[in-house]
Amino acid sequence: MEENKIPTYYQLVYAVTRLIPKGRVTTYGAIADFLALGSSRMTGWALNQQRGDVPAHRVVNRKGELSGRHRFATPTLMQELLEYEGVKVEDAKVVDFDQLFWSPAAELGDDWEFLG
DNA sequence: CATCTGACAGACG
DNA sequence: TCGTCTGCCAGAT
Repeated sequence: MEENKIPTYYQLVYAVTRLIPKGRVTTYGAIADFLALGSSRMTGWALNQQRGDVPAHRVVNRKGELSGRHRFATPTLMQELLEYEGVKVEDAKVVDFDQLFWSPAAELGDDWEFLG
């Protein structure tokens, strides 16, 4: 068995976030539920400590709103990054959010190979 | 050690 | 549909 170097939940959040396909988005709650963090707020906290190598711009709240845009270098960076990937954003909200939503639980299922 | 806040989400009226 | 309250956990003061 691999070392039980169980990454902290922060790292788990980063790992899942990196798996979000370009041009797709997911929610804090979806990640929290998938990782069984017990609280969707933990996802936000984890991303708040994010180092910059994580596509946190692909994580929005359940309404599809870019609630974390102010945590980026500039308030518009999050939207710009999304639009650059083909995700339309209007009034701080993802257009066709329901259609672009990427569920880690549904896409990854029981496959935790992404942990390495 | 007590209290508040936060990149959320669900329940209620 | 909207505003408000509560639960959740960790970090800051």
